[in-house]
Amino acid sequence: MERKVSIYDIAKHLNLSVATVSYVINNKGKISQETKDRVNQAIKDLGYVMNSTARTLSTGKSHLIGLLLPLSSSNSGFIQNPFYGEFIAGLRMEISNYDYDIVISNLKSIDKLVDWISSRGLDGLIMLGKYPREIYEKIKEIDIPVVLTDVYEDYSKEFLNVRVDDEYGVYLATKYLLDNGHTKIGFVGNRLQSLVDHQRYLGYKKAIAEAKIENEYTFDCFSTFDDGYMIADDIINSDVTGVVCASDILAIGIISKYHNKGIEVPKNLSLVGFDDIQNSKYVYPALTTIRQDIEQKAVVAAKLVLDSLEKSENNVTLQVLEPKLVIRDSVNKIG
Amino acid sequence: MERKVSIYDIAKHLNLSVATVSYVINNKGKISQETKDRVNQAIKDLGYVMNSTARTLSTGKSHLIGLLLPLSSSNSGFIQNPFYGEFIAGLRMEISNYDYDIVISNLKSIDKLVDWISSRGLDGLIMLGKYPREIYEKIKEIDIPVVLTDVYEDYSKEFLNVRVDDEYGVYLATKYLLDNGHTKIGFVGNRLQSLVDHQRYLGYKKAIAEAKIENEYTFDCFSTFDDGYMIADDIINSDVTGVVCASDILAIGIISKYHNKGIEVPKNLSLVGFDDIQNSKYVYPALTTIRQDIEQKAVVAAKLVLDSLEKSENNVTLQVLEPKLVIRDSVNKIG
DNA sequence: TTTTTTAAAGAAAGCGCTTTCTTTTCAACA
DNA sequence: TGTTGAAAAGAAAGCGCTTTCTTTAAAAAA
Repeated sequence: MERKVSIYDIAKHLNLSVATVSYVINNKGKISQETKDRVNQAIKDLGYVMNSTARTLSTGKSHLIGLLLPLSSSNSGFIQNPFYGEFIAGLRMEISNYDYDIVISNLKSIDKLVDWISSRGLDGLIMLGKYPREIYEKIKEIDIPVVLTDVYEDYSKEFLNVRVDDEYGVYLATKYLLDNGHTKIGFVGNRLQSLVDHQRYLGYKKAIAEAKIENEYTFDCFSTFDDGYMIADDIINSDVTGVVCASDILAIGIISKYHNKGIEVPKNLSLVGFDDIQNSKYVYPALTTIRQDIEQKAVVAAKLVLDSLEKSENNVTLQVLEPKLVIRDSVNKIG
Repeated sequence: MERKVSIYDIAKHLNLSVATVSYVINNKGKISQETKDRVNQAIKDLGYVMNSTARTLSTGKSHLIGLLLPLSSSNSGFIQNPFYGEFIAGLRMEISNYDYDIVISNLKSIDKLVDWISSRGLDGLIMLGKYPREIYEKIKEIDIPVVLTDVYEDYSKEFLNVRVDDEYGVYLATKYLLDNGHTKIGFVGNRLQSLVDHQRYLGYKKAIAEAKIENEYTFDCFSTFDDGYMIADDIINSDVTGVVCASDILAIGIISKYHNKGIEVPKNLSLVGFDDIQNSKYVYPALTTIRQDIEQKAVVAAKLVLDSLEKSENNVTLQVLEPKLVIRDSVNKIG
């Protein structure tokens, strides 16, 4: 591969100055149409392609958006979560409308985040997952747009935000159970330790309160298949006829235990999940759930950073996405 | 945010030249220990962080590895495939041992791939998915290491390669069915149009040939849930007692149809899948399958590029990963 | 024709780093 | 005391681009 051709080469080739060439490339300055045409022709002829590193060095804009993924020590949370693939798909889709690329960090430790951003000269950052509070304090100092996803913590106000309306989603779910005649409804999730789950719990409370139901049934556990599988025993021993779960994976874990105990679903327990992960469709019985559009979440996240980069208005700082009820086969009509 | 501090600043601060500072940062040249210490101290004191853009411009090495994902027009293939999330996880894991970052392209059209690589100055490329032949011709011209995943096409020899041993995997699967007393075994997959599936089909053939079984049952279809759901009718109408599927998702589709028709699995049909996607564990009955370790695939892919970048030996060019049989509940013992 | 104005193009510095080539320093030796 | 030579540090060019400030050319006004 021969040496790359630079604007210098095309300038020389046309007996122009690099300044002029740069101007036509960036469509700035006053350049005669004739010169523009000549330059563009030469660009094609010589096969010139812009060196974005040089441009970055000169302008201070890298056109790179950092994507921070939870640092999974080995194959922990990350792999489990089909979320990420979808999110990245959405990001790409939206970002391809702009002239930016996505960089995924190789950070071993979150402490180096700020240095990484600074070193690569990132123009913006999208954060997935939760991190220690100090991290947010430090990021705040850097002067680039940062979007947080699904965080309810107080410091979130200092950043751009996207999230789904968790409360409303579970409200819908609970309502659906109520509409199907259920009155003894449980909430399964980590309402005490996760602000997201807490928010979902609030939706549950609201719905049963509106229905004038007093008895609350809560099953506290993490949102994993295994925790669902375990907590299922408690559910079996209770007298609920339906549960709304803080996540699909949890619901699927519960269903699995029922299968293994030979207890029929939804005949003996109606469930509605949250997320609408792919598995929900394939599980038996197919899971009725609250759909949150991950791809859309990513699109909105991208829009937030990019808009704040391109336009300097920066008006919207929080976007709440509306979830939808997806009815499948895991809820039984009662009475 | 004040202006960034550069090596110039720390040089001035210590009354040294930038050359000296650069030397100690890169641990090159002959620098007295005392000077090294002073520089390192100043780096901390002034909060210097290296500008990798400048370094890239100067050295021609971006320390960026491009990741090319299939360009899903809207939410087609990409979203469907839980593969990508896992792959990216593996990539990150491995790459964090080196000093590289991953860039995901924003390409709207694959035609611009080469320009993109050149523009960003990527040091290496990892390709997921299949592309028109011309693309490979063009990429070949660029002088960076490129790794292909799961491709059997002839041009693959010109690049680095990772793939799982597809033939052996299905061989194992078929063997397992045989060991469980099955003699009428079918192969479900796209053996005619996909080289990968064809390879898997070969494994099936080999196993039944070894068992001196003559009757071959093939069900040709794409590897999707829906195609599995459809083809299930053909399977029901045949007299096979077991099938090996070219993918889990296909198997899950088949199971779904059986559920809906009220035909019991594995009582009436034994299945083994391929991939061991997450769903396999959660589906009912849990799917016996051939596990291919996507994360490992990514790790190997990363290693191939990075080794070829760091060491200049470049000895290994093809890595074949060994799949494993994961026994769960979808196979019935016969006779 | 001379002067003013405007359009078009160019010179050159600067972005932050690496690296080759020199220069300076200083201890060891003659 | 004068040389030599290795060790340590520095000068400066170069990577490919942007952008401010000038200069030149050409058209409009006087």
